[in-house]
Amino acid sequence: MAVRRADVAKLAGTSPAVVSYVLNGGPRGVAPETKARVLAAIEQLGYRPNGIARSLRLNRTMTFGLLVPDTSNPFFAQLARAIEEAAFAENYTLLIGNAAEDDARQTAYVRTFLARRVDGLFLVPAHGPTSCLPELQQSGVAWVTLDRQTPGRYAAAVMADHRGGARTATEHLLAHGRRRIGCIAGPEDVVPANARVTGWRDALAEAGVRPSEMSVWHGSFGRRAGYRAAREMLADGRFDAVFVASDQQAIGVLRAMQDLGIRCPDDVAVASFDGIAAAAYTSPALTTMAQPFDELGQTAVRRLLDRLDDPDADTASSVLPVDLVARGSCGCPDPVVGDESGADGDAPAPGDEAGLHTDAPNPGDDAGVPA
Amino acid sequence: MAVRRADVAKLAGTSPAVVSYVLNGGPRGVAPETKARVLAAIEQLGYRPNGIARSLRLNRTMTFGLLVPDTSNPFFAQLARAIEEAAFAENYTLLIGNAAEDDARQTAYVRTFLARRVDGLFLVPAHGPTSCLPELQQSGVAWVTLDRQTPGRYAAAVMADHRGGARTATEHLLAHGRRRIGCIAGPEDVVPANARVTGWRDALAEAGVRPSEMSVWHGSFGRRAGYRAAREMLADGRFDAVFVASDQQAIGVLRAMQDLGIRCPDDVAVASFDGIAAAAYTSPALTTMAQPFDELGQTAVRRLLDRLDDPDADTASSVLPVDLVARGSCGCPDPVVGDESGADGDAPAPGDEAGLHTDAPNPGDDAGVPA
DNA sequence: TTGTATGCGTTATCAA
DNA sequence: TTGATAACGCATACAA
Repeated sequence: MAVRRADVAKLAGTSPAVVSYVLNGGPRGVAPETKARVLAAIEQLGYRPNGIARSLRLNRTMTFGLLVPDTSNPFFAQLARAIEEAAFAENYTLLIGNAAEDDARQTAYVRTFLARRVDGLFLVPAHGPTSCLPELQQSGVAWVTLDRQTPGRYAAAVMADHRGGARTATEHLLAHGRRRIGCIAGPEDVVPANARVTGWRDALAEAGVRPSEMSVWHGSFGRRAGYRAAREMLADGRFDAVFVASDQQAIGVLRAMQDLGIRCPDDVAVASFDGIAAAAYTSPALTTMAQPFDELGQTAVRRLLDRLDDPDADTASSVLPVDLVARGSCGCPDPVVGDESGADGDAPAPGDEAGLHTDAPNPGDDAGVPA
Repeated sequence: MAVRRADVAKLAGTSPAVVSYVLNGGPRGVAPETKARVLAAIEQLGYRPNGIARSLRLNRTMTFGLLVPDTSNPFFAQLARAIEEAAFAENYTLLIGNAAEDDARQTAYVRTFLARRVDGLFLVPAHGPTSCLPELQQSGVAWVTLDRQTPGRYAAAVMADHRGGARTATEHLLAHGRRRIGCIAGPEDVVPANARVTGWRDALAEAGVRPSEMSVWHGSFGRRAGYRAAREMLADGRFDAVFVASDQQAIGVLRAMQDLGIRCPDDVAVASFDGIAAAAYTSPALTTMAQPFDELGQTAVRRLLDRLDDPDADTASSVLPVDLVARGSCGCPDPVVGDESGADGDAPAPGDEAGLHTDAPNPGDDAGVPA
């Protein structure tokens, strides 16, 4: 435990500085002979450098903070994992915070992250107020916003193409001949939620359907909200399709349709958004706009590193394209799960059962859709 | 940025030590007058204490490491969240590591955690070898094992009653009059997986069914493995029920049954294990043994804190009971989702849509089951 | 090529 | 009640 660098030096018959040099490979050279002695001493004493002292000295912790509204939500969990993956590749470790959709708690986490001197911060803002923003900006840490954009231009934002994706999904439903397409959206005070509604409107308008005559239901992104929404919107047969703003909600929607005796896709077709792993396993499987989790993670890390190098790096948003994954819920043929991509078995990591997302030829546009 | 304690002291016309005393409320008193001046100076300069320096001095980081096989797996995500919750309540922050079911990576994370001087470590061992164990033990950090037990008696283990729960689930299927009950299990080299198989055997044996005549399928805990298992085991009608070792697998099983045209629960009843949130939203909803996530998290944190106070605290395992949540997949009435527990809306935190898990009167034993 | 000395920002001990 | 000062363990500029 209490073995310090000085102990190693003494045993190796040299000075602490030299121990540093061999450990860090610099900045100065060390005679191969001494180096060997030092390594032997390290081994013998089981010496482990104290990263805290190192951080203090270097003013760098090799740690990023990741603040998420709810880590147990599968979408955020997959996003967090992608970031962890990209950060790990750059030798950064993640301090994780669960805002639990609570502004006070979000602020509390920002404060501990700051106190712990994280080198940078990823923020997926909880909806509602985000009172930690001024504090963050003033602190001077590098940070990037994920999935949602924050008001102001303090930080870079990395997100999927919410609007374009929603439009594509809706267009796909239209291509299936559906016309009365409702929208089950996210919370009204969340930017990407509204962007998705806009995308849905875009598609309807272009197809000559009056969006104003279709209804939009706003609620949380969770399964339960989707369930309730479907029970309210779908019971009377007004709609022959519905665009759902998240896979989680769509899972609730499918369950509600089952309970109501409405068939999917025969009576009501469903298309949703996110591309979480679970979407491939519902019955029917969900047609969804898959977010590029890995790319989101990599982009976010890269942009944060850019800002570490140059605090004045630009804060433009990175908007990444989403992919239409056509499965059964929209009326496309529902692929048999899990036969195409390699052996089964243990966790086809990373990204879990990622191969499943491409189980239908991706039309990109609307090619191949039974009109 | 570079505002240090000394700056505050100077501005307040006092000494650095006094600044500490007012900040930490001790160990010595400070004259109210000076205190006011110090606080004003802190405010004015926007001073934020450096937690790294503090950690170095105190030899305490107020940080725990959490190492998980796969954070994007819903079960681990819910478990991680419970731990985060409990740790946050004790003012600890979590450094999170994703082993990605890879031993080398698990070891890499153990090392950074050690280097960063976490005060304690939660380990959910990946299956397969766990070569970091000696290193961990030798390091002297306090750590507890979660969900799975590690060989040896180095650390306390906190886990659910895998065997008893599996037994209860199987008994429930038996109480529904099923007799030909197969078992879809987890990986063969994972202790809890085998404990669940044993529980299933217990129940069959007691009911006079020869377990040896039923088959056990081993595979990963994921959806895909469940899907494959079901296609292999269920196609020929040998079974009228199946005990599935995880909800994730069961979700795959339901999908496979759909594809095979086998009705659940009519043809094959299903009961599974874990009680993840998603289990309430399948069709039919899954009857499952719900793990007490919150209690697991609290117990784990408490036991870790105990070991911080007293490194020689005992390392006995904490085995927590699991609850039978009867829903449609076993043949019980499938409850309508989400009407009972309060308003919907935004994230019924914490524990997400927790109210749903109790949507059927919990028999505890087998009471109320249509024999 | 190597040893010495200083500072990182904090807390705690010791005089005053 | 307060001000100075010595660690905590490391990295590096500087002297040797």
